Amino acid sequence: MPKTKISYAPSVRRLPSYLHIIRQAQRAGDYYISGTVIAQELNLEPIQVRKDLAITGIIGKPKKGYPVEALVAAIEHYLGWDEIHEAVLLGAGNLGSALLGYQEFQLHGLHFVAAFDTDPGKIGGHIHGVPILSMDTVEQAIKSLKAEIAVLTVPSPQAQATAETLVRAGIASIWNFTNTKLKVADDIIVQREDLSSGYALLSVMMQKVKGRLE
Amino acid sequence: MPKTKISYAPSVRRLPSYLHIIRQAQRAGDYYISGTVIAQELNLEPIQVRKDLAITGIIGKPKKGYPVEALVAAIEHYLGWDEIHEAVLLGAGNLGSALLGYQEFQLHGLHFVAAFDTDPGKIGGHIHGVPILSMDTVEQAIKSLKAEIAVLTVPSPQAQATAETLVRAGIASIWNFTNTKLKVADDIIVQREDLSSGYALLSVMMQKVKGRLE
DNA sequence: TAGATTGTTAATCGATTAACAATC
DNA sequence: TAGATTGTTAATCGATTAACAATC
Repeated sequence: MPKTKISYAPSVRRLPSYLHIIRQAQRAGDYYISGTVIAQELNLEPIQVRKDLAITGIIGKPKKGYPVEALVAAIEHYLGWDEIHEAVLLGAGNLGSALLGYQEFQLHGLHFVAAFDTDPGKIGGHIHGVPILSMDTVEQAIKSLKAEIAVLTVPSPQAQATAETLVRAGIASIWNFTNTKLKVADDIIVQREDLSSGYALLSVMMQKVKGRLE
Repeated sequence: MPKTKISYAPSVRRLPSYLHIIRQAQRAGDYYISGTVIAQELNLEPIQVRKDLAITGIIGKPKKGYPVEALVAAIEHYLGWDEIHEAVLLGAGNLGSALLGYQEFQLHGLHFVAAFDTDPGKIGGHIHGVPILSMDTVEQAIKSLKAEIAVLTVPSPQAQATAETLVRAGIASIWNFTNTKLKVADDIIVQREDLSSGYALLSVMMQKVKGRLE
């Protein structure tokens, strides 16, 4: 089981933005949208948009563009966003709560069936409609809920131990929002989200403008 | 004023992870850390770590590695994280509150001087020690606070209008957490954080494992 | 000393961009 | 029809990886 490497990762990362724009066109009643328009909207090169859209298999019509309906369906299918994915969330703090309530994820098939926390004040209640269970019951609960994805928003020191519990419970994919590099078996899919890396980019841009950096 | 393009962007994105590891070594009392060790810790190739660290200007010692103290300082300086950056946050909802309380940012020189919201129940209070002001006072407040960075966590429909206010108020950099592509002048630095793009990557990895995709 | 690790130079790989014929 | 936009093939660009001499 080699670590899953994605081809066209940069293209895949751009697909959600395309989807967003194309859905807007759909709501506006358009039947076709051109790569040129999408590019303009996102400050990208038209050729890049065309190349990216090619991976979905949809073919456009010269002069008109891509069929909106089919394109939305194709992107969603390519990403697997046309199916429901059961998920649990670990650590219902501020970030965790924000993710539980993030409307867009529901649109993308991500369905939270439960969240876990250690705070007795939260356990037994709901956040954004999702029941909060005790962290002690994680392993059993995940097994019976048959959740596929775990969103990890616990404090960093607990990240590794929690991940190990998740793996024992049969979780296949972990979306890791902690700044801990998880050490798990090769066949577990892990996507790490690092807020600091975006801030690093912003910081360097600021340095450049200030002339402190070339 | 051309849009700021970063050279070595992928390397810059990795620097915060390096910094995290190196700081751990520092706390453990180590004077040197090798690229090999950092690579191991992060599942990267040693050569990649060496190349990345080269941009900070620090030179290592064969056999020992890089001087921890100097390396931490060099990375922080390169990123401008050795200076305080005054920031405001727009939209103190769940995500906004999470960012206000994100400890690590303080370590990186990001200092929230105020947050703005439309909720009368929040205005006048504090979240994670940061005063919440009325959204109506944004322009004046930012001018007098002399904030440099704005973190944008308002609902998407308000994103563009809010950004325009921020620009009028003299904000130089916007860290945009909405899924709206902001249309602002070229000399405004914008870093967009798109949660969906990470989820797209996770989704495609899952598809691959399921054999639904090659 | 022997060997781990560095920095440099070159090779490979993959992503972006360019050019352009095809076509609705 | 004329021209905007597509898909394809080739060129460029930049990032990653390999090879290896230098060295502590």
